Amino acid sequence: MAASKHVLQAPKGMRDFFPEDMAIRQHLERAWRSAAVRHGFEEIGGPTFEHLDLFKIKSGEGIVSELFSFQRSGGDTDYALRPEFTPTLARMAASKGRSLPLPTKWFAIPDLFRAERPQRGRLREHRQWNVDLLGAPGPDADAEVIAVAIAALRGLGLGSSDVRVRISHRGAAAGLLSACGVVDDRMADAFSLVDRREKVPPDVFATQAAAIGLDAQGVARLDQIAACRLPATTPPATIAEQQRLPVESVSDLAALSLELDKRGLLPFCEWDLGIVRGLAYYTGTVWEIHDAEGVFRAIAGGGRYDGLVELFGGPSMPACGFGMGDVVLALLLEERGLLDPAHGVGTPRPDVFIVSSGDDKAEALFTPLATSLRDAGLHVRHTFKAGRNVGKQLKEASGHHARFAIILGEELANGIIVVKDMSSGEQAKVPHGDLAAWLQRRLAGHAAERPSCEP
RNA sequence: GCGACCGUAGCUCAGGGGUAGAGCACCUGGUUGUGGUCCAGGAUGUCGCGGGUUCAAAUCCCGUCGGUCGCCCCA
Repeated sequence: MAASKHVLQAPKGMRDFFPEDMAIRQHLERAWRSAAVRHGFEEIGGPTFEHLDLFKIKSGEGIVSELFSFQRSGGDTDYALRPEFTPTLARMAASKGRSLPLPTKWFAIPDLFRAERPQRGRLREHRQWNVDLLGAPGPDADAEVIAVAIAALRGLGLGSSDVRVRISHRGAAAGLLSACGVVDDRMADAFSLVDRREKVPPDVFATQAAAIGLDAQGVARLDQIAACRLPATTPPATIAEQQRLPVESVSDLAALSLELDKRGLLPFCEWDLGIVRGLAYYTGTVWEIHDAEGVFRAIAGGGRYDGLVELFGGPSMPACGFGMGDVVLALLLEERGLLDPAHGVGTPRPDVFIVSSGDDKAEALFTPLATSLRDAGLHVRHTFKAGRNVGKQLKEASGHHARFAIILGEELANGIIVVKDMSSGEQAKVPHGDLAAWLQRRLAGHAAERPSCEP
């Protein structure tokens, strides 16, 4: 069968990763993994696809149309590529039952799939960093997962002027909606409406608000309060007082505020009761991380979901965590100029590029030398072209950004190898037997600027 | 699922019924033992794919596959 052209393109919304793309992805994953491990989280993994029904437990039948689901040829079991990691995590936690030590701190970096129309910041396959803290009910746990997220972003060069954690709380939001006139049994609809507030034209918003018991005055008040974002340095009690909300509705936020302050995170945070993120699922704190200007989609989203593990058949336990995707994050880093070699992003630079003058002695030594230097732990490259023009080989070395070129030429007769520092142009004559040690000594000086993933 | 715009050389794009173009990148030479700069020369296309209109289609029309950006949704 001849290959038709469209089959030779990546499927819609899927990405190819060339070396420079992998360098970016590894840069993100390095920062994620480092932040998680420093905060005491352990990495887990799970299957790329699960039983289709697993994904219905948390999200209902409506999720199915947004999944890539399938049956094995000839089989009748429904599977689906995972659209999120949380069900797998909850299944894993539930399967340990009461033997799971609490608290348990887990993270994962899965690729996730969803059958949606791709658009800016949303693709059909992406990597998402998931961090979950199981078994800890207090605000210190909420603060800790926020701290992990911020630590990773800081590791990528983003500061408090670049990103903002917008924090809300189910209790505070419910108090707010009650004060605006929403009755308790329409609360879920009200959350849904608030979540769409910025995307719905004002007149449509007013019409829908009326349907859940909000009069014009209530809508106006809701709109004003929900649009109001305050620095996290504002005490939640003050907000409750100003907005005439019950003080107990913000008690969790007040406790969280203290924990954030201990960690120096208040400059990164703000209170934003307009964040609801499907509050039917979250049970307490809810937050999203956005770029400070709010021009991109959310970089991360998380919160507290104490009913999760029980929902998946495990013991009841408190839980909080978040997910952070690679797509929006990379867009922001690119826009901020944080994806260049100065920030540790790039394909690995060769330590040495071996250049042969082409004479017999050089050709005989060429491959054994490359092998011994590689065995010594060096990143070694050389030309594969037939021509042994020294100038062309140096050009190739330069194109690969090699740190040193070693030139095998007539000096070999005296056991001498010429080593050229490609950035300074300086050349040294090094005895053949000393070469590996000499290079390692000189390369140690470059260690600080070498990506940390390299040995 | 709905809508808008886009698809031409490896890359970024110009050309909008009449011979397929530019810049960058690439290759060769100047320079068979010294790179990034420079100079000269060279190669490169089913104009995404399929169909239609026309004497003639990269160009106009329909469909399709991709891409981008909005909606829906965002677990």
